[in-house]
Amino acid sequence: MNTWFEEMERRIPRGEVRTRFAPSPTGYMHVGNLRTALYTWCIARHAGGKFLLRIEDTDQNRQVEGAVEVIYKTLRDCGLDHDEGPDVGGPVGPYIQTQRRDTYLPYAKLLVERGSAYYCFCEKTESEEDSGDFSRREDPCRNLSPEEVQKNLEAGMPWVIRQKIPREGETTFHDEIFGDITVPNADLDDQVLIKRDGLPTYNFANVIDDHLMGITHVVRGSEYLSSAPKYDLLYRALGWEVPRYVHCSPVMRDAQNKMSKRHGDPSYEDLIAEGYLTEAVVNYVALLGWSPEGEREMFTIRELAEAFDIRRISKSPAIFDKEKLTYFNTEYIKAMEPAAFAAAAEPWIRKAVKNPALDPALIAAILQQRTEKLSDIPEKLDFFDALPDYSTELYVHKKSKCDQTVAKEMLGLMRPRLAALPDWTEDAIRDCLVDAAEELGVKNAKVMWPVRIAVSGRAVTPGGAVEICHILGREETLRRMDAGLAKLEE
RNA sequence: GGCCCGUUGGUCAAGUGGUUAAGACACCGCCCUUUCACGGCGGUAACAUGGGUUCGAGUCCCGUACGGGUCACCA
Repeated sequence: MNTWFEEMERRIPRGEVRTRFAPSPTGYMHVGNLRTALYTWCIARHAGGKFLLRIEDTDQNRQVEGAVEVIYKTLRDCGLDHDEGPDVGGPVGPYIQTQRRDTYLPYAKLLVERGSAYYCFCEKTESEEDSGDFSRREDPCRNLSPEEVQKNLEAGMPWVIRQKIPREGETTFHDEIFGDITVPNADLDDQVLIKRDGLPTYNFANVIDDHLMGITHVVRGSEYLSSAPKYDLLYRALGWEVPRYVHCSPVMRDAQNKMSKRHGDPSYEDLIAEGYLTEAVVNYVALLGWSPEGEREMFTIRELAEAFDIRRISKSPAIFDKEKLTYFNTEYIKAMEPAAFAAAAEPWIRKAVKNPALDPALIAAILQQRTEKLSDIPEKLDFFDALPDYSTELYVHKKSKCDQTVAKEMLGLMRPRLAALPDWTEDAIRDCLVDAAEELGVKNAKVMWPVRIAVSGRAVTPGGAVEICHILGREETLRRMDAGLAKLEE
């Protein structure tokens, strides 16, 4: 009889797992969002289903330009590819809610006809609504006769459509993580479905779109848990199957507060700018609130999808621990192909090392096994361009049995040997110094320590004496050793 | 405040009535070593609390405390 509704139903894909990430375009992706997107993607991929992207932009007052691009970019970078969305299309589009504005009202009207919603002509009185114990059940519009409604409508009175929650009884819904939850209907308010501007509220658009897009698993933050019974009532009133709910507890900055931009907590982009690797962030975030079977912690995104199991999502909030993220990052850096690391590290190396004669690939090689995050790189390299001023106290090292006197002797002995090397390769330099130590009957450290100090002027360096000499080149190495000797003469 | 949810070491967490209560990060110690790092080995450290149920409770039930969420014409 009503072909429009029937046509909408016909378009819905069935028989496959379909999930969606449905962010509102706020301009950045915080860690909790990223995790939700990841879990949502994993559920779809694990089941061989579809993952869609839908933009929830029904709040006209909060449009942020460029926000959608941030979402696309983040999802793309993280490997969370979507099968349907605003940019790639799909059978149940459009995928931006403001472009679907005409699809919501018919359903709201249907609910009005069925007695599950009503037109409300009350003036917006926020003070009233803010005052604690207002009761939607007392809304005079709840029981307006169809004739009165019609009259108001014709008189051009502004209106909204509210959900008509039963006064009596209780509603039970099921969540995959929290189980069955029952609430008295009296505790539920007659939430607005269609706003005065004609656009749907999140709460309504979500239900309509999830159904119309064939979403089987609704994954979202646990802040929606208390609205879930109202969604159930809506699905039932519309005669629709209720999807599976997966409400995830938040990612916290500490025991009291969620991660938030206001508190200065890092977004995904901030973390990348700080020198964290995407793979490390994704891997770490996956484990915040979900745990795999077994003890493995390192997962590629594909492996996460394969291992993912909704039943292993945690109920309680998880605190974001940067230290552990850093650990993951360190592991990922160590596991990178050297060439890939060199490419990723080069911009950071160049922040500290401007001298074109110094090969960033060689520097990258000594950094890879000792870098926690890329942003740590520049400060480790501050001695390459210019030898810093340093105290001869640095030559004192008990374990290497070294002090200023020893240093002076060693530098004096090594300088001509290094100067005489036919080839300036790492192996040649190492052999030269190690052989010298053997000839002198001293431990390697006694030779290496003063050389490293002389060429770097630093107590702590990435790489040892050999690598640093090699990178600096013979001329600069000898110059710095001479400078060290001169310093020790004083 | 009402309603809903949660609570295992500092952090992430395994655990689904019987375990010496895993593992990881961090921390500490030792070893190795060409400094630092890396690596290896080891260690400190937890079931919020009070009642039940049970032969037996981290696991089940009730209360308490603490924490979170929600109560918008925001999502």
